Amino acid sequence: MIKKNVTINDVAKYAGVSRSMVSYVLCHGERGSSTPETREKVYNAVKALGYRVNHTARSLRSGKTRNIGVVLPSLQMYLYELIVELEKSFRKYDYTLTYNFFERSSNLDGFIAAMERQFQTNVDAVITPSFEYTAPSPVPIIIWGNKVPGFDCVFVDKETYGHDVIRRLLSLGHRKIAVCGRLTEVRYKGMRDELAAHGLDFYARLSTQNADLQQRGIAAIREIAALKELPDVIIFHDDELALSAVGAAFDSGWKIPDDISVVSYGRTPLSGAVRPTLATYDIDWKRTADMLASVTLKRLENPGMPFQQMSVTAEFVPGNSLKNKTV
Amino acid sequence: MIKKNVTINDVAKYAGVSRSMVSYVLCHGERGSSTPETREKVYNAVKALGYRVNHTARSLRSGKTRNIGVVLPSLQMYLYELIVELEKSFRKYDYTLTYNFFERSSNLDGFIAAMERQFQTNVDAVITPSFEYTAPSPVPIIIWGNKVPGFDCVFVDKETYGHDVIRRLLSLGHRKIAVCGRLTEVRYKGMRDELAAHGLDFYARLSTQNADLQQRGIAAIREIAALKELPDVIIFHDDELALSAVGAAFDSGWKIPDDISVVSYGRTPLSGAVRPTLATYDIDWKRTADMLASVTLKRLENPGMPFQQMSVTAEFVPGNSLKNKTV
DNA sequence: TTGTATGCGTTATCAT
DNA sequence: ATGATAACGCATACAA
Repeated sequence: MIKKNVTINDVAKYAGVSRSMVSYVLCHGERGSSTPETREKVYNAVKALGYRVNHTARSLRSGKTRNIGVVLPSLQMYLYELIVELEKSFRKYDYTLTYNFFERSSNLDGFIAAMERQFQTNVDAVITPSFEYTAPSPVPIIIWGNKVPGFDCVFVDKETYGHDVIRRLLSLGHRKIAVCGRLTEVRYKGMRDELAAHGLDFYARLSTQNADLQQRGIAAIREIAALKELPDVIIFHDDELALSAVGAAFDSGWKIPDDISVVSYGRTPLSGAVRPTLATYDIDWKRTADMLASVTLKRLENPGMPFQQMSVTAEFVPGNSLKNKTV
Repeated sequence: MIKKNVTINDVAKYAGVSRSMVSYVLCHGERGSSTPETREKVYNAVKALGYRVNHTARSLRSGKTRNIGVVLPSLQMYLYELIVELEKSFRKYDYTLTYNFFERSSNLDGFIAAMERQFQTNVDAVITPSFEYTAPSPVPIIIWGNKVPGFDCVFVDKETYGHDVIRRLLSLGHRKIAVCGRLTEVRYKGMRDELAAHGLDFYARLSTQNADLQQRGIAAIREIAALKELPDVIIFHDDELALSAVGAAFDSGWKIPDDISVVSYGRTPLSGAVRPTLATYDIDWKRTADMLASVTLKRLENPGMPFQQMSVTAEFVPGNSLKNKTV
């Protein structure tokens, strides 16, 4: 580890030109009105001295940090894919990301605190799935995962997903349909509407809030077992929950999908690895990340732009956990 | 979204004191020699105006950004736990983290590029599992996951783990022990040494490099199937690989653990959710993150300090995938 | 106890 | 085409 602090002054001295000339060459390159010789001198000096622009000084001068804050709930492993893809997408534009996590279980305070932490580090914008930040924000807020008026949003159209999953289950001959998840979400409205259109309703609603994954699965299966009659199928909120419930079901001696079918949401790499493979819906993280990067940059470039609402569709992923009851 | 740009000057004006007085009060608070009245005035002004210290300006002035870079391989889901815990640990000290990912499959270039990206954004230090950055670094590099002379390191003592897992398998009556993973790692040396101490060697070595998880599992099982005789047990490099292999084994009609046992490394929340539950080793991420934060801050505070080598032990997690053959 | 002056490294503006 | 200068917001040394 070697410490150096090469500044633009050092480069100027080495190259025998003025400080501002170095900056000019570095910022405008070929397109500027500098002599090729001057440029050559500057480039040589930069290389010889190992000069790197001081990002902090540039940020102070320009008022832009090229740093985007991301605020996410902790505890949800599938977000790893989002994190990786976001970095790839923003990297293309020379933006950097900083993360702050909050506990879903804690009340709003955790989320607010996470936002506040972002604002304290001069980010140019903040991306978050939660939109309950009512205080005035010094920077644009981009919403991921929800559709919120008055914000730029990138989200899976969950209401459409809700309709789609119900139609699919009905077409496979399922009638007694149970759900297990955070039932206030709009996806469950989509499901209920679709069911209603067929003169049906949920066979059972399980809302399981336990923080521990195993416990959530066990609690879900216990609730199901308490019903007079088993449902045909359970729709789980996400793959992690589904997998833990499938494990618990196995322990109860139920066979999946023979005794009961399972369908989930938010494919993870493991969904196809376990047995039975999990029928679920895939979120295109790469596309999501690309959209987030694109809308964020547009917003920064043009703050007055009308709010953008961009939706992604979740694609069904077949799996052995879902039985076709019509055959 | 409301835009404001309250600076220390505004606060000074509002409070009726000088700019430097505001700075002094904010930095030294009670401990400084300012009048309680002055402090009161400053605090009121701060609150009234909604002033936030400009992090960029402070960084420029102090030469410290309070931002730590983290460089990780992408594609590995279990890292989510590390990311969340790191944020929690560093948050306590008012440090922020920025991530850059590189592809394991790509050659060294990807890693170097990721490091370079970090250096371009004025981080105070970089944490990375890879240590092959030979160019001089402008900031301290902290190694996570490996023991490397000449660096501060926080790592699971994998050689000890290697000994431990072999001893455990032997005590359970396993003799034909196969391994599947990146066989150059030191953990496999530990295993081999322990085997050698009992006059044994690996029954088979499977090194499977496929990027796709499912394919890796399938390839592993195919290799196993090609052996004359099944091993007693396979030691997998990590839980993701193990789970995909278990799925593939199931498809081949093998029963786990009756036909073959499985033990893995790096517990994920799902390891206990699947059936059979996976016998594996747990890495204490919270402790790892705490250690990384602590050693990083110490290094920044005291650059001349001798290099710290801090190890964590991986704890065995029982699971039904591992059979006791002695009963 | 408080205020003044200076500089951190950069870049945009304005002269030359 | 190039160089001098100012300013971004803050924190420190020093003076009062």
